[in-house]
Amino acid sequence: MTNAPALRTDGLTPKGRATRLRIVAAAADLMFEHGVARTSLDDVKELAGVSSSQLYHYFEDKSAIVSAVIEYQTEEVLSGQQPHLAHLDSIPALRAWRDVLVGFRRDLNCRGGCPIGSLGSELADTDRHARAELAAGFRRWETSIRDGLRAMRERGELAPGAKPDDLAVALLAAVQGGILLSQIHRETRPMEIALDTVIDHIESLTVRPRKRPVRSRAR
Amino acid sequence: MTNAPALRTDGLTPKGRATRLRIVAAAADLMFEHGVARTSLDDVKELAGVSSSQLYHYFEDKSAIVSAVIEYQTEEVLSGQQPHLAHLDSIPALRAWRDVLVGFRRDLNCRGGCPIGSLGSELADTDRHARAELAAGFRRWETSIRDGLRAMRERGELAPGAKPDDLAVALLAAVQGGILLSQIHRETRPMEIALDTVIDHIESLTVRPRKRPVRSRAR
DNA sequence: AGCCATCTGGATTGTCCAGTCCAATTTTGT
DNA sequence: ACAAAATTGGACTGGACAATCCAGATGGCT
Repeated sequence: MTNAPALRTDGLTPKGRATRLRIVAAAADLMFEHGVARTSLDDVKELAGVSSSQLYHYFEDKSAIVSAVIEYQTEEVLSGQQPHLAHLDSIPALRAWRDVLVGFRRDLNCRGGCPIGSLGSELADTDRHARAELAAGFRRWETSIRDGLRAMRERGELAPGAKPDDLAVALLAAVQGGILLSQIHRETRPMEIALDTVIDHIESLTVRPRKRPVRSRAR
Repeated sequence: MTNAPALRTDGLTPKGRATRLRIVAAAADLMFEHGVARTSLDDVKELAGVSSSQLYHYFEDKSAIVSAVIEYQTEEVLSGQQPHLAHLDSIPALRAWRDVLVGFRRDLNCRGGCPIGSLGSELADTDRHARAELAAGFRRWETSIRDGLRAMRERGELAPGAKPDDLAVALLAAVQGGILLSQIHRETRPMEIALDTVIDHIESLTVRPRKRPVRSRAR
């Protein structure tokens, strides 16, 4: 009865851990491609190469698998954007990050949404637990972006009136909205435009190099 | 065998038309709330107060109902934003439109996504026909926004370098991304920020007789 | 080796659900 | 009024699906 939440691999043997991971990865793939509701556990079993008893040995029920998938995809998304995400503290860095995200879309031929965004769209209103986990994931994402912008602000590269926290939210919204439009139109353009527009805006809040007030405060 | 696509009411008697509309409206409500995959036709039958034979008299199968729902929701979304949507040709008009959209979110307590955006997220990769219809709907939405911005541009209120078409896409992406974040966090703030940021950007591209662009008003 | 927890296989159950069918009722056109 | 067409009621079917159960295999540990 080892039903720890999500990716916890508490008292599992290496083999058990591998099986569990195979289940989660298979479920994540299928749910990414077809959505949660359209992913049957039979499909998961087949792709993961396991039988019913394994599924229910490692997970309480389908919603526990969904929970694990959310955690898995959150890590996947955040780690996939490294090292860019940890240093979004300049316009060039933001543009490079943009290129990475657009590249992901292109590689997928604009199919599928955001691995966690589409889960949010599907689950936010039907599964309170899932919603909370996704909200936490998005907070982490937002925080990374925000920290970069705050660093710019503290270095005096952003105008005093600029609000790094709000700009971070706007960037994240541009990512999500851009992905959705790209998914529906099957073109990367909308996503490029959405991101470029917000980054352009941030650039317009940038103070010119010659006027940089150098402060040598710690942190 | 009167299975015209979507809202067509070809050779139907008034009673038949009413029944058909009741089905579509019920399906739209349920699919908005629970998603397409989680909406059973039994639920639709119950809410619409009809029996199996009616469903299959007016619609070929579930996907035909989905198709009708897409058309229905597209009209619902676009008409719900009138008259604002037809005249987004000034900063105050954009801000008023923003307030309307945020108001919708607030009225729904941040539950549910965009009536057509969430359909897109769920169906874009699984139903080619649905994807095409949704893409067309979004094009109409985008076109309305774009026309307003183009009018500003032609009146010389936007800087020569500003691209109204791109700004329209960015606004739409902000709406969609903002709604998603608001849905996940159950707060209207993300949506407000996303829209305000893009509108601020447009305002910064505004040419005024004398004044420099001013920062956004209080939220 | 040999014990015990961990892990695995697969048949099974009960429910839900899309779609079918046919007969009954109402509406329309003349 | 009366036939034809449109509309409606509800039982039924076959399949898919989440979840259960128990027997059997594996592997770590002393």
